[in-house]
Amino acid sequence: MVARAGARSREGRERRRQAVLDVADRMFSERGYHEVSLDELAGDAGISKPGLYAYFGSKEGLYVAALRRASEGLAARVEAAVAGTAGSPEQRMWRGILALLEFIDENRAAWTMLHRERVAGGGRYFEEVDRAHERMAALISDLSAETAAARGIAGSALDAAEPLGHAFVGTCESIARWWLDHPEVPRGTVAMHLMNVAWMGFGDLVEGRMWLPEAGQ
Amino acid sequence: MVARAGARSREGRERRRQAVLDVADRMFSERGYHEVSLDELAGDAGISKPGLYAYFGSKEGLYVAALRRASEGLAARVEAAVAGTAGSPEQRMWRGILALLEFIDENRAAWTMLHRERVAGGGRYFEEVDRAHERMAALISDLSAETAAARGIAGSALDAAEPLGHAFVGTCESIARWWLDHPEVPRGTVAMHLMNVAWMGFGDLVEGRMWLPEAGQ
Amino acid sequence: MVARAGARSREGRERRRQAVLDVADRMFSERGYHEVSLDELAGDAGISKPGLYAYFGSKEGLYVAALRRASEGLAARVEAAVAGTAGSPEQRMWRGILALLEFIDENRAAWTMLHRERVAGGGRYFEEVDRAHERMAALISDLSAETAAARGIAGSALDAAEPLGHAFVGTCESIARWWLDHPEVPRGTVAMHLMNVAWMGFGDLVEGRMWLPEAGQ
Amino acid sequence: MVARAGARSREGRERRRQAVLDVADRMFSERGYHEVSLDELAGDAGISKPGLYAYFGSKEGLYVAALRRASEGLAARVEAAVAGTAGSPEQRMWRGILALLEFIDENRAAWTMLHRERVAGGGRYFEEVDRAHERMAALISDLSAETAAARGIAGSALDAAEPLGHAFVGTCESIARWWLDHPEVPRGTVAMHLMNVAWMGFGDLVEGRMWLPEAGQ
DNA sequence: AATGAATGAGTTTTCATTCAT
DNA sequence: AATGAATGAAAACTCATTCAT
Repeated sequence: MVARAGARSREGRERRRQAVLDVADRMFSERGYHEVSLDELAGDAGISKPGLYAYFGSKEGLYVAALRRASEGLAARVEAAVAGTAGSPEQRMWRGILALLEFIDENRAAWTMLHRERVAGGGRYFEEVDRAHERMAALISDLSAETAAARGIAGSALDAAEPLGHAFVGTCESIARWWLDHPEVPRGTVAMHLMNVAWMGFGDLVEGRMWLPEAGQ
Repeated sequence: MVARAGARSREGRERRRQAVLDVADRMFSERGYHEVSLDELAGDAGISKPGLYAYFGSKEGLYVAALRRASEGLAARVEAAVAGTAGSPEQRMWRGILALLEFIDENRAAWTMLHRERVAGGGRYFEEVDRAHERMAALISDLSAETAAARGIAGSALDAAEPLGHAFVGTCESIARWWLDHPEVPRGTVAMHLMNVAWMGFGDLVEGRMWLPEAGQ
Repeated sequence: MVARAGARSREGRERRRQAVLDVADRMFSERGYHEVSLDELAGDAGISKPGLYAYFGSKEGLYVAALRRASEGLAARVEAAVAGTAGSPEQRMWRGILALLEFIDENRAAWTMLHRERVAGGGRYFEEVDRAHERMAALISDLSAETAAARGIAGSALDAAEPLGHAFVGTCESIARWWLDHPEVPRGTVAMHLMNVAWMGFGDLVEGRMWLPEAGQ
Repeated sequence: MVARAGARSREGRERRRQAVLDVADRMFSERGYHEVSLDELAGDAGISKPGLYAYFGSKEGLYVAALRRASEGLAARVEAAVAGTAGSPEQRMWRGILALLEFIDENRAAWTMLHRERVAGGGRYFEEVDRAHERMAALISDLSAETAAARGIAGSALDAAEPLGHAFVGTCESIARWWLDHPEVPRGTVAMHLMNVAWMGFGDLVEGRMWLPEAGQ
C-alpha cells in the first residue's frame, strides 16, 4: 500500500483544512448556516464527522473559521493594493476598489457568506465579520483625510462623514450583490460606478452642493 | 403575554392574529427564522401551538404572513405620501423618504425582518418581500422621469441608471440599518442624508460630472 | 326562516345519527380507524365536532356504534332467512348464504369494516364484532345437527367439526372479499361456491372420505 | 432489552438489525402499525430513536423491512419443502403444509403481522405482502396441474378453480389463526385438516360431486 | 342545541455531538 | 489518526377532546 502523499504530514493537514473550508464556503453561502447539516458537509468534503470536529471543534467553530478566512483574505487583499502604495488618493482608491472586486470575483461564495452574516446575522459573529470592515474603513478614512487636507477642507464640512461613510460601504455591498446577478458586466464598469458614488458624493460635500429641506416641506 | 380578552369573537380573532404577528415580527427579526421555535413563540404570544396552526397553517405560513404584513404596510405608507400628492418631484421624494423612515421608526422589528429576508434570504420568499420594493421603485422611477423630463435630459445619460438605482435602494437600507444603532439621530437628519445621496448622485449624472478612469490606472 | 324539517325532532335526530354512521362506515372501511380524523369525518358528515361528541361520546364510541350497527344488521338479516323458516337444512343454508351475500352487497363499507376489525383488530372490539359471528355460527351449528341427525351420523365423526366450522366462516369471508374485487360475478355463483365448500366438506366427512397421512410421510 | 455486545462490529450490526426486527414483529403484530410508537419500540429494542432511523430510514421503512423479512422467510421455507423434492404431489403438498405450519409456529408474531396486513391493510404494502402469496400460489398451481394431468381431468371441470383457490388460501389463514388460539392442538392435526379441505374439495370437483341449486330454491 | 375556537398530550423526524474501535 | 456507529435534545406538526358563546 502506498502512502497517501502528505495526507498525514503538516502541509497535508493544512491543505485538507483549506479544502474543507472551501466546501464550507460554498454550502454556507448557498443555504445559510442552519440549512447545512454536518452530515452533508462532511460527505461533500470527503471527511468523516469526527474529522470535522478534530479540525474545527464544532459546527460553529467551522463557520467562524470560514468567516475568519474570508474576512482576513478580503482585508489583506485590499490593504495590499492601497496601503503604502504610490499614486494619488484617487488612484489608490481606484486600485482598492479593483482589488475588492477581484476578491469578490474569485471568492464569490466566501464573500456571499460574509455579506449575509454582516447584514443578517444578528451580530453574533460581529467580531469576525467586522474586522475586514474596519480595516477597509480605515483605508477609506485615510484616503479621505489625505484628500481633504490636499483640498484644504475644514472639519465642519465633514459632519455627515460617518453616515455617508457607512452609506459608501453599504453601497459597495449593494452593487457587489447586484453584480453577482450580472456577471457579464466587466469588473471595470462596476468599479467605475463605485468610484462615482464614492467620489462624487464626497466632491459634492466639499463643494457645498448639499441639498437642504426648505422650511415647511 | 397577550391580552386574552374576547379572543373568541370575530374581532377578537383578528386582534389576536395581529398580536401574534407582532410577536413574530419581534422574534424573527431578533433571531432569524431558524432560531425561533414555535414552542417559544407560542409561549410569548400567549397562544397554544395548535392555535398557531389554526391561524397560520405552518411555521412558514406564519413567517410569510408576517413578511406580507410588513411589506404591505411599508409600501402603503410610502405610496400614500407620494402618489397623487401635490408638489415638485423633489418635495414628493422628500415626503416619501420621511414616510419610509417613519414606518421604520414605528415598526423596527418588521422592517428588520423584511430587510434581512431581502438581502440574505436566498430568494425563497422573494415574492412577498419584493412587492414593497417594486411599488417603491415604481414611485422613484416616476419621480425620476418627471425630473428628467423637466430638465430635458436625454436617455443616453441614464445608462448607469440601473446599477445606481439599485445602489440607491441599498443605500437607503444601509443608512436605515445604521440608524437603528443610532436612534438619537433625528429622523429629519437621516432623511436629509438620503436626499443628498439620491439627489446629488442624480444631479451629478445630469450635469456630466462623472468620474472616468484614465488609461493605465 | 323555515324550520329545518325534523332536524330537532326525535326522528330527525335518529335520521342524522344514521347519516353520520353511514359516513363513518365509508371512511373507516376505506382507511381504517387511525387514518380517519374526526375533523374530516365531521366535515364529510356535515356536522360539527362537538355534535359528534353529543351523539357518540368519543371517537371510539362512534366506531363502536358503527361496528354494532353493522354486526346487528348482518346477523338479523341472516337469521330472518334461516331461523324458523321452512325447508330442508340444505335449502335453509342456501337461503342463509344468499342473505349473507345480499347484506354484503348492499353494505360493502359496513361489511369491510367488520371484516377488517375481525381479522386485524387485535380483539379490542371483539365483543361488538363477534356477536354476528356467534349468531351465524349458531345457525350453522343447528343446521349441521339437523343434517347429521337425519343422516344418522355418530358423534365421533364430528371431531373435526370445530376447526372445519371455523374454516367455513373464514372461507365465507375470504370468498366475500374476493367478490368485492370481482363485482361482475353474480351473487348466485358466489353462493354456489360457498355451498360447495360447506356441503362437500361436510359430506366428505360423513362418508368417511377423509385424507390421512401415511406413516413416514 | 437486547444484548448490547458487539453492536459496533459488522456482524453485530446485522445481529442488532435482526433483534430490532424481532421486537417490531412482536409489537406490530400485537397492536398494529398506528398503535406502536417509535419511542416505545426503541425502548423495548434497547436502541435509540436515531438508531432506528439509521437502520431503517423511517417508521414505514421499519414496518416494510419487517413485512419483507416475514414474507421472504415464509415463502423460502415452503418452497424448500416443495419445489424440486421427491414424492407424489400429495406427499409434497403435505410437506408444504407442514412447512407452512412450522413457520407460523416459530414466527407467530411475524405471521400475524403478515396476515393482518394482507387482509386488512388496504393494499398499501401489497407488494411486500403479496410476494409470499404468489410464490406459494405458484407451488399449489403446479401441484394441481400435475395431479389433474395424472388423473386425466379436462379443463372444464376446473372453472371454479380461481375462487376455490382463493378460498383455500383464506382457509389456511383462517385455520392458522384459529390455531394461534389453540396452541395445544398438534401441528400434524392442523395440517391434516388443511389437507382434507384442500384435497377433498379438489377430489369432489374431479368426481363431479358438485352441489347445484335446484330451480326455485 | 349547536358550534367556532382553543389546547394538552403525543407523534415522527432531524441534527450536532461523542463513543469505541 | 481516523471513522462507523450511536444518541440526547429538540423541532415541527397533528389530533381527540373541551370550552364558551
